[in-house]
Amino acid sequence: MPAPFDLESFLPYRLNRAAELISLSFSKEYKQRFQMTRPEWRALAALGSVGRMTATDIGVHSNMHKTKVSRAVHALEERRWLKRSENAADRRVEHLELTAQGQKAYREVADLARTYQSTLEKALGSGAIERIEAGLADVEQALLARPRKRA
Amino acid sequence: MPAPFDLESFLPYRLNRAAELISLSFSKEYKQRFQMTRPEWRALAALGSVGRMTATDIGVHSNMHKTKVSRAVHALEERRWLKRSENAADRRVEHLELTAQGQKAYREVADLARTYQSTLEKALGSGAIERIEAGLADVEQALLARPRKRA
DNA sequence: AATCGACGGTTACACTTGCAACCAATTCGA
DNA sequence: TCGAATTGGTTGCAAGTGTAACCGTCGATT
Repeated sequence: MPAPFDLESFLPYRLNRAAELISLSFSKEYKQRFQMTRPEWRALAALGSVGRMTATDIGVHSNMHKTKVSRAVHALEERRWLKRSENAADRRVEHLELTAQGQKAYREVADLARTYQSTLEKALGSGAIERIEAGLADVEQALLARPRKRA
Repeated sequence: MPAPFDLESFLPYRLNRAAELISLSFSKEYKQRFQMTRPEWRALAALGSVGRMTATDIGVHSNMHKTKVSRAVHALEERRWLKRSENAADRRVEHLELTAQGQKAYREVADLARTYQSTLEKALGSGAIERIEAGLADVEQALLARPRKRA
């Protein structure tokens, strides 16, 4: 007899449901205020917190598909929130970094994020978020270390 | 000076990244094997594990938008994996349940899921998944209890 | 019983997304 | 050293998605 299958305790399902919920909840905080899509916010956040990066770097860092990154970067560029600079050594890549306006926007959204998380932390109790994130790190590491379908 | 903002420890970001990663990884297991989309798999899983439900039930259970459910159900129906039955007492609702073929498919995919999760569990150590899921449950509860802007 | 609002479910439309094909620049290999 | 394979990045297209508007049914109020 096969072991019972309980969807409620199937990790991909649970992770997705929680991620969707929290993501939607937080996106409301910036969507109407900055007219920013989720990929845009992610790219902005990556650039703001890491500094100068290439498009590929952003994709790896935030696990976004490269076309998504490409479009988000394009949108941020049109807003004059980031500028590209050529790399003389390898002219395929373009280094990206935030303009002054972009950094200002980043600070504002980062502020929103800090507030959001600290409210959540208050509701969950201290250390709860760290524990979850430690667990997530383990999951990611396991998945990346043992890719089920190479490359 | 504002507190520093570290994207790496921002929960919505981390949750999304992990969810995307695991979801993609698992979907590879069934997508090409069953030509099934994610909403279809979710609806199938809900019906298979809970039993007879209405479309609305499925949406609540798996946190899917009703149009997504509608389309997934339609697709499953065309495959003859589920059948609808009228409710004489209320002709708006339609009870949905899996056909024999649908149950067979469900068993196969559930099997895949079990295997997937047990492999993961082995890599993570016993209890790790339960701990993460307990944390996720807390997060969901906090978000649903204190909706920042939600009907 | 006629009306109004709510509800289950579907659909039209516009927007977003991923895949694959592509371009240009670089590296590899015989 | 020249061509093939690889890489960073963009784009055309088809498929997926959410919003809003809709249809038919139900329940309550009158």
